[in-house]
Amino acid sequence: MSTKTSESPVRLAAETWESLFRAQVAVMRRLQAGPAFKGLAINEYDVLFTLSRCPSGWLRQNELNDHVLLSQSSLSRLVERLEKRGLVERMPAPDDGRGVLVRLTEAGWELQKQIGREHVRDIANLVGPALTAAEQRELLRLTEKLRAAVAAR
Amino acid sequence: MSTKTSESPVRLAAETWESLFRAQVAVMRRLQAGPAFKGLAINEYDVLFTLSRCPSGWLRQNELNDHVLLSQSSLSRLVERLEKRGLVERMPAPDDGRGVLVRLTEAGWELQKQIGREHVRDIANLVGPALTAAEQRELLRLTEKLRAAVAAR
DNA sequence: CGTCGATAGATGCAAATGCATGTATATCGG
DNA sequence: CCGATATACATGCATTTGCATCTATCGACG
Repeated sequence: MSTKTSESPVRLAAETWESLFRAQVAVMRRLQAGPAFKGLAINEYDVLFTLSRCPSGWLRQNELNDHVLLSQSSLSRLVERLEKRGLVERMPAPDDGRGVLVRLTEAGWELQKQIGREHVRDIANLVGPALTAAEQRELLRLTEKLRAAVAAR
Repeated sequence: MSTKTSESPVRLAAETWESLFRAQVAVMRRLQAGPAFKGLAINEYDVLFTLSRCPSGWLRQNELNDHVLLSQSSLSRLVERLEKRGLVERMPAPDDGRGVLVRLTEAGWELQKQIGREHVRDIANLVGPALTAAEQRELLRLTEKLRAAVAAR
């Protein structure tokens, strides 16, 4: 908790990451426990969510892979499972014979919206009381900056 | 990126969490790819790290579970694996017949220190260039506050 | 064009994970 | 002290994951 003034840059970076990671674990633990994830794993919801945010609807499977913390093969099978459950559909990429495009089905949209609502409510109940609005905005800014810098190179 | 001024509290909280989560995924993806985690999964290192931070050396298995994003049964088997590899040792809790205490062996200490060094270097290379020292301190403060608030209730 | 290295995705297989449950101990109310 | 309920950890089993590898296509270059 104490903010030491004479910390080495390396140590500061490590402690910052450590703290970010622990916060993520703590929040995620609560979210997973909630009723929103009864029949859908967190990674599965994450895929539905990412697809729901995609403007064109279709998304390449390898681009999906950048958003989710899963190996390529695991994502391949996860999408396969979602397809079997009728939540997404796949089609060969028109401009690249190796690629596959994925998008939500109507059922997938419905489920994402339904779970999303509960999920957002749970998040608000966890994060809302923990930080002021100004602090949340600052946290949003800093994590976005970090993500952009890390993804860039 | 744009900081909308007229956001609902619920939406702000959701976007903050979303951003925090994505940043964590982006950083973790890079860290996992590094050579530091060749023979040790991230969760396994996490356990070694947590044990290395424990003042008394011994830590109850259920307390370990609070730090790691794993089910109780998975942690039980993870510790079992680490024990088989000679990195930790277990003993029955003296004050609670149900409990188990865990601590690092000498080999576990060595491995944690070795991997920890590489790990810290990787983190510094990722986070250091992304945020100023002041920003890192602020991010550290906010995530610590968030973690404490979430863990509290 | 034909070859070669790189990339996208799928698949076999062993390992890791979670859920449900089992066993043992602790704690609480009479 | 006794029974009921809760907690800590382990285990059986089905599912999920990752690594290594395979197939097919892409892109570059002679």
